[in-house]
Amino acid sequence: MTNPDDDTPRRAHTGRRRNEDARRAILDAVLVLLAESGGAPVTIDTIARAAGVGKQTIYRWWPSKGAVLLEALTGLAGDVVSPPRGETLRADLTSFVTATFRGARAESTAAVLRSLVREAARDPHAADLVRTFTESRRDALRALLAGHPDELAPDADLDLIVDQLYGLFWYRFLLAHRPLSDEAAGALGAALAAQAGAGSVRP
Amino acid sequence: MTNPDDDTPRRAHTGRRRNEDARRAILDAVLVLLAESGGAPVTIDTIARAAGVGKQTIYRWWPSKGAVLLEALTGLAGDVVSPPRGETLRADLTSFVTATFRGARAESTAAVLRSLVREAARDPHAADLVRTFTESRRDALRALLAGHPDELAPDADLDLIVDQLYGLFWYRFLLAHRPLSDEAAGALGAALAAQAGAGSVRP
DNA sequence: GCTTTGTCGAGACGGAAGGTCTCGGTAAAG
DNA sequence: CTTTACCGAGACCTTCCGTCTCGACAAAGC
Repeated sequence: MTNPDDDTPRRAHTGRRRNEDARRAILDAVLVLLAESGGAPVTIDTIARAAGVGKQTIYRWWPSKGAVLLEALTGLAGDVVSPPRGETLRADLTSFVTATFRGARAESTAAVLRSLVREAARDPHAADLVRTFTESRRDALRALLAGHPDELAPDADLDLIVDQLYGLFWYRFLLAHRPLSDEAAGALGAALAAQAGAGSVRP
Repeated sequence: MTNPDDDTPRRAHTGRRRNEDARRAILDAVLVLLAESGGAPVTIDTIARAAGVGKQTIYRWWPSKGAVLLEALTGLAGDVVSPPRGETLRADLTSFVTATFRGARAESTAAVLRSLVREAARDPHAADLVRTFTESRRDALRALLAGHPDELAPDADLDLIVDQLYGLFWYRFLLAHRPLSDEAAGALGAALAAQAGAGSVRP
C-alpha cells in the first residue's frame, strides 16, 4: 500500500536548484541591517527588500525569522569562543570569560544576540533555538571545567558554576547596567575557579 | 504671556473622579488571566474584557501594557523577599536566595514575571520599568551584604556577587533548563558568602 | 528543443495585537 | 443645572508576521 505522506520522492530532484547567492544575500542583509539598526527591530520585509529577495524565498528555507537570525549568528561563529587548554583552571576560565565578554562587546554580534532574544520572547520556535544555542555554550564550558579534574573539588557543583557564569553574562548583557569589561571577566574567572576548587562548604 | 503648554490647570479638578473599582478590576484581571493563561501571552483586549472595562480606561492611566503588568507585579510584592537580618552573612544570603527562588516557583508570580520580560523585549518603555525593578532588587541585596561588613573582604566585588546571584536566577528562570530548587539556593548562598569573605584572589 | 518541476522576485492578502479615536452616558464640582 | 472629566464599548489605524498567488526562469530528462 502506498503512503501518501511518504517523504521519498518518486523521482530525483529535477527542478531549479536553490540559489546560493540568495541565501548568502539574505544572511548578509540580516547582519548589515542589524548592525545598522542600532538595536531597533528588523522586519522580514526589510530583510527581503535589502537582500533583493522575495519573502517567500526566506520562508521556503527557514521556518521563522528567529531561525534566520540564529543561522546568521552561527555564521558569525568563526570568531567563536574556542575552549583554551592552558595550565590552570583559573587561567582557562578567565580567558573563556574574557573571550565571551569581548564577543558580546562587538556591536556586530551584540545586535544579533539582542534581536535573537527579542525574537525568542515572541516566537516559541525561536525560543527553542535559543535554548539549544545556550545549551551548546554550557556544554563547551563544562568541557573546559572537566579538563582540569585535579583542580575540582569532588563535590563541586559544576552546573551551578556554569550558570553563574552565563547568568551573569546574559544579565549584564541584556540589562546593560554594568559593562562586560575585561576586569569583570578576570574577577569572575578567579572567583569561579576558587569556587570549583573549594567545593561546597560544609553545612 | 500665556504658555499654551502650561501644565498647571486654570482651575481645580472638577469633573468625575477616577474609578478605583475599575483600577482594581484591571489589576486583578491581569493577575487572574496571567495565572490562567499558563504562560501564553495576554492581550489588552482580553484584560479589558475580563475587567469589564473599556480599553481607553486602561490607556488613560497606564502608558503601555508593560506598565500595567509591572503595577500588578508590585502589587504582589506584599509577599516580597524581605531582607533578613540573621547571624551570619551566609545564612542571610541563603534565606534571601531561597525566598527569591520560591517566589519564582509560585506560578502566580512566575507568570507575571515571564509576561513582563516578554513585554520588555518588545516595548522600550516596559524595558525601562523592568530595569528599574531589577535595580531595586539589586539594591536590596547590596543592603543585605552591607549589613555584614565584618564578613566582607575589603576588596570584595559586591556588584559581581549581586550580578552572579540575580544572573543565575534569571538565567534559570527564563531558560528553565534547571530548577530553582532550595538545594541550589543553599549552594549558591554558601558559594557567594565564601566569595565575599575571600575577596578577589591575588593575580 | 520541449516538457516537467521546483525556485525565483514581487506583492497582495489574512490575521493578530497594540494603541488611538469617537460616542453616548454618567458622576462630581460649583 | 452646567461644566468637566471619566466611563464602557467598540470601530478604526498601524505594524508585522506568515501564507498565497502569479508570471518568469533555470535545471533535468527525454
